[in-house]
Amino acid sequence: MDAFYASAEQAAKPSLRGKAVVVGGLGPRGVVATASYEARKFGVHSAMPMGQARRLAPHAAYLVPRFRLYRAISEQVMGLLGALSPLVEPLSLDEAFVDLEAGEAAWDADSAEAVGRRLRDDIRRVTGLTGSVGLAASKMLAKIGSEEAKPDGLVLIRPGTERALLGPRSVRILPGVGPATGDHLRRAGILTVEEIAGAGEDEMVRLLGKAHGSHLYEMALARDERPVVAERDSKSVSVEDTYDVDIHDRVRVRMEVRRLADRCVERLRSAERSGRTVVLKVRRYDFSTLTRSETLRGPTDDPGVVREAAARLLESVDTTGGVRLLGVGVSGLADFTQEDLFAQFAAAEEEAEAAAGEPEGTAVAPVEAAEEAEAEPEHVERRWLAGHDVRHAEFGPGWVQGSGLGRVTVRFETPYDAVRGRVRTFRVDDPELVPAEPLPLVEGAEDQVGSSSAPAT
DNA sequence: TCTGGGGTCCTATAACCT
DNA sequence: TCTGAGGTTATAGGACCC
Repeated sequence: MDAFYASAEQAAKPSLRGKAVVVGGLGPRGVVATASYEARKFGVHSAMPMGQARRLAPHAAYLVPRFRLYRAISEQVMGLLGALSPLVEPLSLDEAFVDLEAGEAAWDADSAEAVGRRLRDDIRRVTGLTGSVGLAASKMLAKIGSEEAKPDGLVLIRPGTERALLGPRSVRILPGVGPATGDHLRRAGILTVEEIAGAGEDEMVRLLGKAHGSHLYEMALARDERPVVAERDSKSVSVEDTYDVDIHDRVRVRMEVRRLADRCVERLRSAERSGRTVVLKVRRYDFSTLTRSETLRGPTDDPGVVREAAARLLESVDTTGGVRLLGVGVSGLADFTQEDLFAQFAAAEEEAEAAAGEPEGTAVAPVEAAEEAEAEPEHVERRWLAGHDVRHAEFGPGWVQGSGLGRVTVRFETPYDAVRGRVRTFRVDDPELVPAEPLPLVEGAEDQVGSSSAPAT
């Protein structure tokens, strides 16, 4: 999908169509997730700090991501892909490999091209958004093709033309070559793909190590036999938060780690997995990042066990100077939640301890603490996040354009409006105004997706 | 207003086992 | 019992991707 998050927002909000839109974190430490093509003209791009983006494009619309909406669109698109082949390998919400041969949807370049064109039409019809298609004999080349095709295009790389196409290009177009590897190669005088091929495998291995070196050499020769793999199980689950200001207070750090552990376990459980290795991540004030991990005797999905492991790991980390990010993850995932004797032991111990009276220092019992963490500070203003959908009793559906100083500004429009809607401002605690679910981008789109599992015509 | 959040894979080293 | 080779695991860090 092209500039996926930004395009989805433009489709949902007629007043933003044709305008610079930037989706990302809006806090003081936010970064750009996606910039619309209009915003890219100002030099805004993914991973750029928001502050910099605002300086480059002060008049752009700045929105927080709405993953529920993007997930819904993603499911529609993946549904279309699934109709082409059983072998669909999603890379992210907005990208996937499809093995067209395995689905007998195509057998040569020309039939593949026809499928690609039809797919692009279907995506536009069902989601209202544009997607780009790269067609080639391998995953690497299909990926490169789709990058070339953006926005709103289709690129077919015919068998036999691969080397000629790759040769003169920068090493950076090869997947797996980022800034670090790119620099490394540049210092060795290697700038283009054909220079990698010319250097030879031994030299690449010497420069980059065994796995990376020979892999890259193969890629440079346009050799890539990796199969399209459907449904890969995830191997880890993690949550992390970057704080608007560094945390110095050790007690607060401990509290945050515990909350993160709980959130991590929630995610673990909803995925019906358990894990054996608990990982703590700390990014310090100076952006130096360190991780500490501990492997348990068996997999667990017990919040108490993960919390305690994370707390133990924290004790081995020096946080003087402050931390900007904390994270808790679990890896070594097992498919099922086995009877966890270790967890039961810990729980029993915790209970015994509570019965024996408070150990000094650790103030609150777990349950109370959890509630305290969840509870809203009593007089909190409802948070109206820029870009989120709302509904007003009188004016109907709209979205938050901005809020501050006790006011919230709403633009009343829906994806189906041809013209931009009106703007009105309310008090943040206006009872008439409530948060709402995103509307589908295309009216009745859900039905269309459900019924088009055999791609029409 | 410097630098998110969720992942994957690879490497190096140490410890431990056979 | 000593020594060495080689494998497996645990741990930490880093590059990369969207």
